Amino acid sequence: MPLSINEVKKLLRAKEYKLTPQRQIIMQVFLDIGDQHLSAEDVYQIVKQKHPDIGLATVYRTLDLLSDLEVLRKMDFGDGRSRFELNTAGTHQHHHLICLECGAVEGFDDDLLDGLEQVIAAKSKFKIVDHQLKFYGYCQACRKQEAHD
Amino acid sequence: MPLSINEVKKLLRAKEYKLTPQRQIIMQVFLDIGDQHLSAEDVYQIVKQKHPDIGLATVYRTLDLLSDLEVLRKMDFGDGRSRFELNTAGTHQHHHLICLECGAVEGFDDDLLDGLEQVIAAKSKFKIVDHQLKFYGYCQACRKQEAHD
DNA sequence: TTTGCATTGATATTAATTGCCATTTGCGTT
DNA sequence: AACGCAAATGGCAATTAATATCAATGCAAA
Repeated sequence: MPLSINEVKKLLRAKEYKLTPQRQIIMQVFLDIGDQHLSAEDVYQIVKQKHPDIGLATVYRTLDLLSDLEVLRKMDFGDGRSRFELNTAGTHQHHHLICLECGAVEGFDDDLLDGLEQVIAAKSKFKIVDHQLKFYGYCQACRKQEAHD
Repeated sequence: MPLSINEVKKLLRAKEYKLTPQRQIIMQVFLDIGDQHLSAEDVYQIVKQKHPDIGLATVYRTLDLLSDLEVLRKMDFGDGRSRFELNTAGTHQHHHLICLECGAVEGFDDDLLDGLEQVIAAKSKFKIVDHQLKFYGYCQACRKQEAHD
Protein backbone atom coordinates (compact mmCIF):
# COMPACT_ATOMS: atom_id res chain seq x y z
CA MET A 1 0.00 0.00 0.00
CA PRO A 2 1.61 3.24 -1.15
CA LEU A 3 0.67 5.38 1.79
CA SER A 4 -0.96 8.69 0.96
CA ILE A 5 -1.67 11.75 3.05
CA ASN A 6 -5.33 10.89 2.97
CA GLU A 7 -4.75 7.49 4.44
CA VAL A 8 -2.72 9.05 7.21
CA LYS A 9 -5.56 11.43 7.83
CA LYS A 10 -7.97 8.54 8.22
CA LEU A 11 -5.65 6.85 10.68
CA LEU A 12 -5.40 10.03 12.69
CA ARG A 13 -9.13 10.60 12.72
CA ALA A 14 -9.73 7.05 13.82
CA LYS A 15 -7.91 7.91 17.02
CA GLU A 16 -9.33 11.40 17.41
CA TYR A 17 -6.24 13.16 16.20
CA LYS A 18 -6.20 16.00 13.73
CA LEU A 19 -4.21 16.32 10.56
CA THR A 20 -2.70 19.70 11.29
CA PRO A 21 -0.57 21.52 8.72
CA GLN A 22 2.54 20.74 10.72
CA ARG A 23 1.75 17.05 10.78
CA GLN A 24 1.08 17.06 7.09
CA ILE A 25 4.33 18.86 6.34
CA ILE A 26 6.32 16.39 8.41
CA MET A 27 4.56 13.41 6.90
CA GLN A 28 5.22 14.75 3.42
CA VAL A 29 8.96 14.76 4.10
CA PHE A 30 8.88 11.00 4.44
CA LEU A 31 6.63 10.49 1.46
CA ASP A 32 8.96 12.60 -0.68
CA ILE A 33 12.22 11.19 0.53
CA GLY A 34 11.34 7.53 0.06
CA ASP A 35 12.86 4.73 2.03
CA GLN A 36 15.45 6.72 3.92
CA HIS A 37 15.74 6.97 7.65
CA LEU A 38 15.88 10.40 9.25
CA SER A 39 16.63 11.66 12.73
CA ALA A 40 14.36 14.18 14.41
CA GLU A 41 16.99 16.82 13.78
CA ASP A 42 17.16 15.83 10.10
CA VAL A 43 13.43 16.26 9.76
CA TYR A 44 13.56 19.56 11.62
CA GLN A 45 16.22 20.94 9.27
CA ILE A 46 14.39 19.85 6.15
CA VAL A 47 11.09 21.20 7.35
CA LYS A 48 12.53 24.51 8.47
CA GLN A 49 13.64 25.40 4.96
CA LYS A 50 10.12 25.99 3.76
CA HIS A 51 8.46 26.42 7.14
CA PRO A 52 10.84 28.28 9.45
CA ASP A 53 8.22 28.72 12.14
CA ILE A 54 7.82 25.06 12.98
CA GLY A 55 9.05 24.00 16.40
CA LEU A 56 11.45 21.21 17.22
CA ALA A 57 9.14 19.97 19.96
CA THR A 58 6.39 19.60 17.38
CA VAL A 59 8.67 17.53 15.21
CA TYR A 60 9.40 15.19 18.10
CA ARG A 61 5.74 14.96 19.04
CA THR A 62 4.67 14.30 15.48
CA LEU A 63 7.29 11.63 14.91
CA ASP A 64 6.16 9.88 18.06
CA LEU A 65 2.55 10.16 17.04
CA LEU A 66 3.15 8.80 13.56
CA SER A 67 5.14 5.97 15.09
CA ASP A 68 2.25 5.13 17.37
CA LEU A 69 0.02 4.97 14.33
CA GLU A 70 2.59 2.68 12.74
CA VAL A 71 2.88 5.03 9.82
CA LEU A 72 6.50 5.58 10.73
CA ARG A 73 8.86 3.23 12.43
CA LYS A 74 11.25 4.36 15.13
CA MET A 75 14.66 2.82 14.87
CA ASP A 76 17.83 2.83 16.89
CA PHE A 77 21.21 2.38 15.29
CA GLY A 78 23.18 2.78 18.48
CA ASP A 79 24.61 6.22 17.84
CA GLY A 80 22.53 8.00 20.44
CA ARG A 81 19.74 9.36 18.30
CA SER A 82 16.59 7.72 17.01
CA ARG A 83 15.80 7.46 13.33
CA PHE A 84 12.43 7.30 11.66
CA GLU A 85 11.40 5.78 8.38
CA LEU A 86 8.23 4.89 6.55
CA ASN A 87 6.77 1.70 7.89
CA THR A 88 6.20 -0.67 5.04
CA ALA A 89 5.30 -3.61 7.25
CA GLY A 90 2.78 -5.97 5.75
CA THR A 91 4.51 -6.10 2.42
CA HIS A 92 7.98 -6.99 3.55
CA GLN A 93 10.20 -6.48 6.51
CA HIS A 94 12.93 -3.89 6.39
CA HIS A 95 16.22 -4.62 8.08
CA HIS A 96 19.53 -2.88 8.43
CA LEU A 97 23.22 -3.35 7.93
CA ILE A 98 25.24 -1.08 10.20
CA CYS A 99 28.91 -0.36 9.59
CA LEU A 100 30.92 -0.54 12.80
CA GLU A 101 33.61 1.67 11.29
CA CYS A 102 31.83 4.66 9.77
CA GLY A 103 28.29 4.18 11.04
CA ALA A 104 26.75 3.96 7.59
CA VAL A 105 23.38 2.24 7.53
CA GLU A 106 22.10 0.28 4.59
CA GLY A 107 18.63 -1.19 4.40
CA PHE A 108 17.57 -4.46 2.93
CA ASP A 109 14.35 -6.37 2.66
CA ASP A 110 13.70 -9.91 3.49
CA ASP A 111 10.83 -12.11 4.51
CA LEU A 112 12.89 -14.86 6.02
CA LEU A 113 11.84 -14.09 9.56
CA ASP A 114 8.10 -14.06 9.10
CA GLY A 115 7.85 -17.70 10.03
CA LEU A 116 10.28 -17.34 12.86
CA GLU A 117 7.92 -15.05 14.76
CA GLN A 118 5.47 -17.86 15.22
CA VAL A 119 8.16 -20.23 16.41
CA ILE A 120 9.33 -17.77 19.04
CA ALA A 121 5.79 -16.90 20.03
CA ALA A 122 5.07 -20.54 20.65
CA LYS A 123 8.12 -20.93 22.86
CA SER A 124 7.49 -17.81 24.92
CA LYS A 125 4.46 -16.20 26.46
CA PHE A 126 4.77 -13.13 24.30
CA LYS A 127 2.26 -11.94 21.77
CA ILE A 128 4.68 -10.78 19.10
CA VAL A 129 3.63 -7.97 16.82
CA ASP A 130 6.88 -6.82 15.27
CA HIS A 131 10.54 -7.52 15.02
CA GLN A 132 13.74 -5.78 14.16
CA LEU A 133 16.92 -7.25 12.83
CA LYS A 134 20.25 -5.54 12.61
CA PHE A 135 23.50 -6.81 11.20
CA TYR A 136 26.80 -5.30 12.24
CA GLY A 137 29.85 -5.37 10.08
CA TYR A 138 32.02 -3.35 7.77
CA CYS A 139 30.80 -1.66 4.64
CA GLN A 140 32.55 -1.86 1.33
CA ALA A 141 34.25 1.51 1.62
CA CYS A 142 35.66 0.75 5.05
CA ARG A 143 36.73 -2.72 4.00
CA LYS A 144 38.89 -1.20 1.31
CA GLN A 145 40.61 1.20 3.66
CA GLU A 146 41.31 -1.18 6.48
CA ALA A 147 41.76 -4.89 6.66
CA HIS A 148 38.53 -6.21 8.13
CA ASP A 149 38.34 -9.49 6.29
CA MET B 1 33.24 -21.24 27.58
CA PRO B 2 32.21 -20.26 31.13
CA LEU B 3 34.11 -17.01 31.31
CA SER B 4 36.29 -16.54 34.37
CA ILE B 5 38.08 -13.53 35.78
CA ASN B 6 41.33 -15.05 34.67
CA GLU B 7 40.23 -15.29 31.09
CA VAL B 8 39.18 -11.68 31.18
CA LYS B 9 42.58 -10.83 32.56
CA LYS B 10 44.24 -12.55 29.66
CA LEU B 11 42.09 -10.70 27.17
CA LEU B 12 42.97 -7.42 28.81
CA ARG B 13 46.67 -8.18 28.88
CA ALA B 14 46.59 -9.15 25.22
CA LYS B 15 45.65 -5.57 24.44
CA GLU B 16 47.92 -3.95 27.02
CA TYR B 17 45.19 -3.23 29.47
CA LYS B 18 45.37 -3.93 33.18
CA LEU B 19 42.94 -5.82 35.34
CA THR B 20 42.48 -3.13 37.96
CA PRO B 21 40.46 -3.75 41.13
CA GLN B 22 37.65 -1.60 39.74
CA ARG B 23 37.51 -3.56 36.51
CA GLN B 24 37.50 -6.80 38.40
CA ILE B 25 34.70 -5.64 40.67
CA ILE B 26 32.56 -4.56 37.72
CA MET B 27 33.25 -7.75 35.81
CA GLN B 28 32.34 -9.81 38.85
CA VAL B 29 28.89 -8.22 38.92
CA PHE B 30 28.11 -9.78 35.57
CA LEU B 31 29.62 -13.12 36.47
CA ASP B 32 27.52 -13.21 39.63
CA ILE B 33 24.28 -12.01 38.17
CA GLY B 34 24.18 -14.41 35.25
CA ASP B 35 22.40 -13.73 32.02
CA GLN B 36 20.74 -10.48 33.00
CA HIS B 37 21.20 -7.18 31.24
CA LEU B 38 22.17 -4.14 33.28
CA SER B 39 22.39 -0.45 32.55
CA ALA B 40 25.48 1.53 33.52
CA GLU B 41 23.47 3.03 36.35
CA ASP B 42 22.39 -0.44 37.52
CA VAL B 43 25.99 -1.54 37.65
CA TYR B 44 26.98 1.63 39.45
CA GLN B 45 24.35 1.11 42.14
CA ILE B 46 25.29 -2.52 42.68
CA VAL B 47 28.98 -1.79 42.83
CA LYS B 48 28.58 1.17 45.18
CA GLN B 49 27.11 -1.02 47.90
CA LYS B 50 30.41 -2.71 48.64
CA HIS B 51 32.68 -0.15 47.05
CA PRO B 52 31.28 3.33 47.65
CA ASP B 53 34.37 5.04 46.32
CA ILE B 54 34.03 3.83 42.76
CA GLY B 55 33.20 6.48 40.19
CA LEU B 56 30.42 6.46 37.65
CA ALA B 57 32.83 7.46 34.91
CA THR B 58 34.89 4.39 35.66
CA VAL B 59 31.81 2.24 35.31
CA TYR B 60 31.09 3.71 31.88
CA ARG B 61 34.70 3.35 30.82
CA THR B 62 34.91 -0.22 32.03
CA LEU B 63 31.67 -1.26 30.36
CA ASP B 64 32.89 0.19 27.08
CA LEU B 65 36.22 -1.53 27.47
CA LEU B 66 34.69 -4.90 28.23
CA SER B 67 32.38 -4.45 25.26
CA ASP B 68 35.35 -3.76 23.02
CA LEU B 69 36.88 -6.98 24.24
CA GLU B 70 33.60 -8.69 23.45
CA VAL B 71 33.36 -9.89 27.02
CA LEU B 72 30.19 -7.87 27.40
CA ARG B 73 27.69 -6.94 24.78
CA LYS B 74 26.16 -3.50 24.55
CA MET B 75 22.48 -3.51 23.77
CA ASP B 76 19.81 -0.98 23.09
CA PHE B 77 16.20 -1.61 23.96
CA GLY B 78 14.95 1.76 22.83
CA ASP B 79 14.36 3.33 26.21
CA GLY B 80 17.24 5.74 26.04
CA ARG B 81 19.87 3.89 27.98
CA SER B 82 22.25 1.15 26.96
CA ARG B 83 22.26 -2.23 28.63
CA PHE B 84 25.14 -4.62 29.01
CA GLU B 85 25.16 -8.36 29.37
CA LEU B 86 27.64 -11.20 29.24
CA ASN B 87 28.50 -12.01 25.67
CA THR B 88 27.97 -15.69 25.10
CA ALA B 89 28.53 -15.50 21.35
CA GLY B 90 30.14 -18.55 19.86
CA THR B 91 27.91 -20.92 21.69
CA HIS B 92 24.57 -19.49 20.73
CA GLN B 93 23.03 -16.18 19.86
CA HIS B 94 21.09 -14.28 22.45
CA HIS B 95 18.00 -12.37 21.37
CA HIS B 96 15.33 -10.36 23.10
CA LEU B 97 11.61 -10.05 23.48
CA ILE B 98 10.60 -6.53 24.43
CA CYS B 99 7.18 -5.73 25.85
CA LEU B 100 5.67 -2.64 24.25
CA GLU B 101 3.45 -2.11 27.26
CA CYS B 102 5.69 -2.32 30.32
CA GLY B 103 9.14 -2.44 28.77
CA ALA B 104 10.05 -5.81 30.22
CA VAL B 105 12.82 -7.56 28.36
CA GLU B 106 13.11 -11.31 28.15
CA GLY B 107 16.01 -13.09 26.54
CA PHE B 108 15.97 -16.20 24.48
CA ASP B 109 18.53 -18.21 22.60
CA ASP B 110 18.39 -19.44 19.10
CA ASP B 111 20.76 -20.39 16.34
CA LEU B 112 18.33 -19.98 13.50
CA LEU B 113 20.04 -16.91 12.11
CA ASP B 114 23.56 -18.23 11.88
CA GLY B 115 23.03 -19.31 8.31
CA LEU B 116 21.17 -16.15 7.42
CA GLU B 117 24.27 -14.03 7.97
CA GLN B 118 25.95 -15.64 5.03
CA VAL B 119 22.93 -15.17 2.82
CA ILE B 120 22.80 -11.46 3.61
CA ALA B 121 26.56 -11.09 3.28
CA ALA B 122 26.40 -12.56 -0.19
CA LYS B 123 23.68 -10.15 -1.27
CA SER B 124 25.36 -7.04 0.13
CA LYS B 125 28.88 -5.73 0.18
CA PHE B 126 29.09 -5.92 3.95
CA LYS B 127 31.45 -8.06 5.93
CA ILE B 128 29.08 -9.11 8.69
CA VAL B 129 30.49 -9.87 12.10
CA ASP B 130 27.45 -9.77 14.36
CA HIS B 131 23.73 -9.41 14.44
CA GLN B 132 21.00 -8.47 16.82
CA LEU B 133 17.40 -9.51 16.72
CA LYS B 134 14.60 -8.01 18.74
CA PHE B 135 10.97 -8.98 18.89
CA TYR B 136 8.34 -6.53 20.04
CA GLY B 137 5.08 -7.58 21.56
CA TYR B 138 3.18 -7.93 24.77
CA CYS B 139 4.32 -9.98 27.71
CA GLN B 140 2.11 -12.39 29.56
CA ALA B 141 1.37 -10.02 32.43
CA CYS B 142 0.33 -7.19 30.15
CA ARG B 143 -1.72 -9.51 27.96
CA LYS B 144 -3.79 -10.43 30.99
CA GLN B 145 -4.48 -6.83 31.94
CA GLU B 146 -5.35 -5.51 28.54
CA ALA B 147 -6.69 -7.10 25.42
CA HIS B 148 -3.76 -7.38 23.10
CA ASP B 149 -4.68 -10.58 21.35
C1' DT C 1 63.26 5.01 44.60
C1' DT C 2 62.16 7.44 40.59
C1' DT C 3 60.06 8.04 36.14
C1' DG C 4 56.39 7.20 32.91
C1' DC C 5 52.00 6.11 31.71
C1' DA C 6 47.55 4.17 32.28
C1' DT C 7 43.74 4.65 35.32
C1' DT C 8 40.73 6.79 38.38
C1' DG C 9 37.19 10.02 40.53
C1' DA C 10 35.05 14.33 40.66
C1' DT C 11 33.02 17.56 38.03
C1' DA C 12 31.85 20.12 33.89
C1' DT C 13 29.97 19.58 29.45
C1' DT C 14 27.45 17.89 25.58
C1' DA C 15 23.51 16.36 23.13
C1' DA C 16 19.02 14.22 22.58
C1' DT C 17 14.68 14.29 24.27
C1' DT C 18 10.85 15.64 27.23
C1' DG C 19 8.20 18.85 30.23
C1' DC C 20 5.95 23.01 30.88
C1' DC C 21 2.92 26.71 29.80
C1' DA C 22 0.99 30.59 27.55
C1' DT C 23 -0.89 31.20 23.02
C1' DT C 24 -2.98 29.65 18.91
C1' DT C 25 -5.72 26.78 15.94
C1' DG C 26 -8.85 23.32 14.07
C1' DC C 27 -13.35 21.87 14.13
C1' DG C 28 -17.92 20.61 15.67
C1' DT C 29 -21.84 23.25 17.33
C1' DT C 30 -24.74 26.89 17.39
C1' DA D 1 -20.27 32.78 9.86
C1' DA D 2 -19.06 33.31 14.67
C1' DC D 3 -18.33 30.69 19.14
C1' DG D 4 -16.27 27.72 22.46
C1' DC D 5 -13.13 24.52 23.80
C1' DA D 6 -10.08 20.92 23.74
C1' DA D 7 -6.13 19.77 21.10
C1' DA D 8 -1.99 21.32 19.28
C1' DT D 9 1.85 24.38 18.87
C1' DG D 10 6.28 26.94 19.80
C1' DG D 11 9.70 28.54 22.66
C1' DC D 12 12.46 27.51 26.25
C1' DA D 13 13.61 25.29 30.57
C1' DA D 14 14.61 20.86 32.57
C1' DT D 15 16.09 16.25 32.45
C1' DT D 16 19.02 12.54 31.50
C1' DA D 17 22.54 9.52 29.50
C1' DA D 18 26.94 9.70 28.16
C1' DT D 19 31.45 11.90 27.29
C1' DA D 20 35.30 15.16 28.09
C1' DT D 21 38.46 17.21 31.11
C1' DC D 22 41.98 17.18 34.41
C1' DA D 23 44.39 16.78 38.63
C1' DA D 24 45.61 13.00 41.59
C1' DT D 25 46.73 8.16 42.20
C1' DG D 26 49.01 3.87 41.51
C1' DC D 27 51.30 0.27 39.20
C1' DA D 28 55.38 -1.39 36.44
C1' DA D 29 59.78 -1.14 34.69
C1' DA D 30 64.40 0.75 35.01
